[in-house]
Amino acid sequence: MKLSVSTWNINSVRLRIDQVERALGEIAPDVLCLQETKCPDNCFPLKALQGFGYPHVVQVGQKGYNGVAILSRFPFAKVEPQNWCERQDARHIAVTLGPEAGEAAGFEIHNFYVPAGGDVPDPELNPKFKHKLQFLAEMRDWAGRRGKRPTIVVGDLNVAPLEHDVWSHKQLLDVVSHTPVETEALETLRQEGAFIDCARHLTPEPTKIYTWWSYRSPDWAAANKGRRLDHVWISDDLGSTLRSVDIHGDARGWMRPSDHVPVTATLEF
DNA sequence: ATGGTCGATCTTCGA
Repeated sequence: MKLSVSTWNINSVRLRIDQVERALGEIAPDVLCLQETKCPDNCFPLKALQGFGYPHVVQVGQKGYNGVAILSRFPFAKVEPQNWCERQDARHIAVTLGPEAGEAAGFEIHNFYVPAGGDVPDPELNPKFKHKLQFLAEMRDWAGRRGKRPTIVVGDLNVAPLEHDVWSHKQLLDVVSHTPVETEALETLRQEGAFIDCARHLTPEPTKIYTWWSYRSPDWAAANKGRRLDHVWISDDLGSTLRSVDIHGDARGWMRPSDHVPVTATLEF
């Protein structure tokens, strides 16, 4: 059987509900993980999402900021949102797939929205950057302690870890998302958690891969100054099952797009 | 060193 999992920072699920429908129709993943739903719980468009063919939907939200959701064709055996950095920030939700998922039953799927970290890459001067580093440190703890269940980690991790995950390694070394303290933290936690970076497993460097293009670039497609901020990782026990990774770059060209595009990994076992 | 553009919200903050 195959299992496909997509991740997408939607930057307001209410504003872009039609684009969620379109993406689900075109990609047809088994599971879609959304970040930045920007939606308080009592406004979450649950019925609309279920109507797109994904009856199993869980989310944590808050007013105006953050928010993560998981949509699935399969039921969940367990749902575990988790708080990080002693805040109730709606930056993580995890599910365990139920027996209806067949050979994927018992798989854990973790959906993260890592803090962006503000503009100044100095934790002493910028509390947002300090928060980001603390969040990554807590993820490292979590990765090192996690159980041995087959696990998929996805999300907007807000770090472009490798040289060719950004349009200019040199010019972005001092830019939040690509500073050495962040890239080393993300790579360390990934390795300690024994996770495979799916996109890079199939498309090694020096091929450039981007999943995000700033709104501030007037001609984003021609300039192509992107960064790879959105990731799909699988635990190493799933390594032999990875079949493909798709970066749905065309979604950046849709009307009133998110600044991030969907990323989909397909496993087969 | 700064601006550029978005989205949610309540005139500014976070990205």
